[in-house]
Amino acid sequence: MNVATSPASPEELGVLLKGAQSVLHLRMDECLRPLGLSVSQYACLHHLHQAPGITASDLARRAFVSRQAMSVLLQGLERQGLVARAEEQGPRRERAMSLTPRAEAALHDADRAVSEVVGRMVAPLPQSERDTLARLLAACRDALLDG
Amino acid sequence: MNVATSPASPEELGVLLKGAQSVLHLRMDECLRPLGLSVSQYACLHHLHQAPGITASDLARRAFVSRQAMSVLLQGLERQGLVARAEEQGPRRERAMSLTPRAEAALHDADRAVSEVVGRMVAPLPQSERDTLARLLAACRDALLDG
DNA sequence: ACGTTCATGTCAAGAGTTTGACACACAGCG
DNA sequence: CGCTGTGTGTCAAACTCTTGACATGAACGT
Repeated sequence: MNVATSPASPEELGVLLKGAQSVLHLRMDECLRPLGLSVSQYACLHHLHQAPGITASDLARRAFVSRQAMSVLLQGLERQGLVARAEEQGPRRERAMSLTPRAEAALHDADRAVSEVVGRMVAPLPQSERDTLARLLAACRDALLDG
Repeated sequence: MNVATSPASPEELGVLLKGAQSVLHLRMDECLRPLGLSVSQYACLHHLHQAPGITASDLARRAFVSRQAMSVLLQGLERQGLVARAEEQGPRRERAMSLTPRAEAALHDADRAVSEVVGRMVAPLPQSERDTLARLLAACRDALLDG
């Protein structure tokens, strides 16, 4: 069965994408849980680090979750003393979120752990193909972003 | 900040993977909902079509969800008359699942809709790069599967 | 033959997420 | 100025998925 696997059929591409993302999510959870972080929490801190002072709604959009889910996520991180919300609210009732110094340190450790996992994932691939993979994924994402 | 974006940093690759998969999931949901199917239900039917007579547990592994989640998913599909479970149980208390003719027809329509979405996703990419993407994703998945 | 081990299927409880709804705040336009 | 539209933040309910646990059935080793 499966006489011709070479030509990637459209549906299989989606299955491959979900498969790779699911396994990565699994392995990330395994290495982040000992650090006291869930994958969602790590993603939240990561996006907040690379775009400081962002709002909760914008953060939710970048993480592809609803505002409500990001809100409860941020409440948990705030209880842990990892994020802080500005007291005064900005132009559109928005309140800027920021990472605490403790979060920067925790994120540093988490980034190392995640890098190790991703490094294991792309271990069999040469650097040129890793760059190709990143370029192709970005192209796929952007092709469906405004639709 | 971010002086050199060309070399894909490990964490960004994970973000790209999740981003592409999330947007694809979103667009698939938009085109499958009118057909009365959720993305999870479609994935279940898809895996069941390409491996008929499979068990619920194996189906759960292929879809990267727990047995329990797949169980409730199958109960819903059974209520809709899309899947049927064998009455007699096999070697290890297992009961083979199968698609009904009505499901085959529904899956045909769903596959067309999904193919259209995936086609839109890979539209800017030549065929050679689509094959490359499939190969790289499979390599990443397999590299983390047994860890 | 017997006990151990493993895998399936299922129940119950918990966590995480989505959907729908509302109040509030600013921008744009009559 | 007032009205509409858009965006943010938040509450509540519904849904989905996960985790933990248990009973059943078959394979394996002794």
